[in-house]
Amino acid sequence: MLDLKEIRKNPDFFNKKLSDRNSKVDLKVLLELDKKNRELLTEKEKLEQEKKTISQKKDKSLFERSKKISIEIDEFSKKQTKTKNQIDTILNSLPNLAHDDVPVGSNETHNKEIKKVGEVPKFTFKTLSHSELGKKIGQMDFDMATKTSGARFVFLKDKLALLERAISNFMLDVHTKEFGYQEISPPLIVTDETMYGTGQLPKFESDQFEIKLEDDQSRKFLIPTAEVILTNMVRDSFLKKEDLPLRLVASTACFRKEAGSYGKDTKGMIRQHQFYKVELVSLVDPKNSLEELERMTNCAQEILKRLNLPYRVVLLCTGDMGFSAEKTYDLEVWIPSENKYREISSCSSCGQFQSRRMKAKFKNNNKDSVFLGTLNGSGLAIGRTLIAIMENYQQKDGSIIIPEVLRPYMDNKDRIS
RNA sequence: GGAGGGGUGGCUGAGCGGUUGAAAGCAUCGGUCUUGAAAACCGACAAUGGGGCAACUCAUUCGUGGGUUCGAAUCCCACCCCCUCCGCCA
Repeated sequence: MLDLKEIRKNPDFFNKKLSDRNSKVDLKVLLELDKKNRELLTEKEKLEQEKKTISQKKDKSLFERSKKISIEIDEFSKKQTKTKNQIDTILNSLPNLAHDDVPVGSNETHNKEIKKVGEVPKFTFKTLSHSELGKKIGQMDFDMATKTSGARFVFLKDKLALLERAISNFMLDVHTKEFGYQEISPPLIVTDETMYGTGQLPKFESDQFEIKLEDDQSRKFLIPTAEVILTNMVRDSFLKKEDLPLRLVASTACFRKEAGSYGKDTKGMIRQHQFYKVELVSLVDPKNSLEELERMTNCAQEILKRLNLPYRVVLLCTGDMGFSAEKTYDLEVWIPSENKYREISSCSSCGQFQSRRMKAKFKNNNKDSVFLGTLNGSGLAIGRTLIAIMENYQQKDGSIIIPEVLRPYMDNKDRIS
């Protein structure tokens, strides 16, 4: 959520920054509602003051007046609540502003490649896609998943199942032991408030899996990413300055409807309803947000480097960033079967956008309470890492060499076949 | 599933119809003392929103939402959450 006070002070600036983000909103409407809201508040408060005075005087002759005031207050209050709700609806629909060093552009063609790392492999034989490889070795089964669960699911078996687990453990070990992230094993089901806190609701409800629980009036959802629950751990709370930066990592399943992507990436396990991901979250003094973003991106890159996977770093433009982000780096890994780089991690700084929604603060040195800076990034997506390893490490006979760093996690074997 | 107890400020915890925004303690900050630190003592210390764009001032907030009352943290109703005992399942 953007800061209404700041919008009030500088509407032109916000108008420009929002249009950079493809957000067509007329802030005039918002500001008029804001003005109306404050007028109603003032009226209401005047009446409340009078009522308070009467009750303190305990003068019976004024009691009738007080009753009338209560009714008037009620009327103002209803109007004011309605106006406030309209304001919130608009405010909730506005994306975060992009940081100044984010390139302005309407779509992914305006993203800026920062660097390429590693050599794209040159094969001397006809390569297979991960799904072809998986079928060939009999350890990846989409048909079985279709039978049991429907489209966009997969079964992994034997060594591929172990590989998935190995990737997860390897990543967790690096992030916890070397980069100082605290490991968390969180719930995978969250309340609607939690989904609201990180911005999945109300705007992106159609991509979320909702769960029905008996006798429970609140709505519950499967997490689309661990970002949701890790970040919301600090919702409605005050952290101490010495708690920061708070760095968290979790390896979880993620669930997405992928509504609106029908016909996109339908073959293989690039885009599934359920996938696993190692997620990094940092909660920081907002002054350090961008610095932390660089650090986090480096942590994620380190995984790719150690797996010896060719990748590139892309700075997303204003039009391609997620709703809550102020600046985002995507890491894209080389996928031979598609002959292109595909997203395997997305690291974002959200500034104070999420913490303002979540009411997550800390006291700084001047003992002012300040909204936290929040960041999240994949470190990395496990399914796509598995794909990348299969395809980049494939051999002529269809076997797959296991990257050295993973072998300790795979019974010290050096290949899958 | 049965029976009880409770949710109050950053934390612990009093208050149970009227200057209570809320005692006390802890934590934090400032000061005295000290070569420095600790201890001791003195003082400050809620959040959010409105107006003044500063001193300041007004309103709201005691799990959430309703209700009773001139007036509610305090009484009533519903819901959420936590704890203890019994039963049940591991």
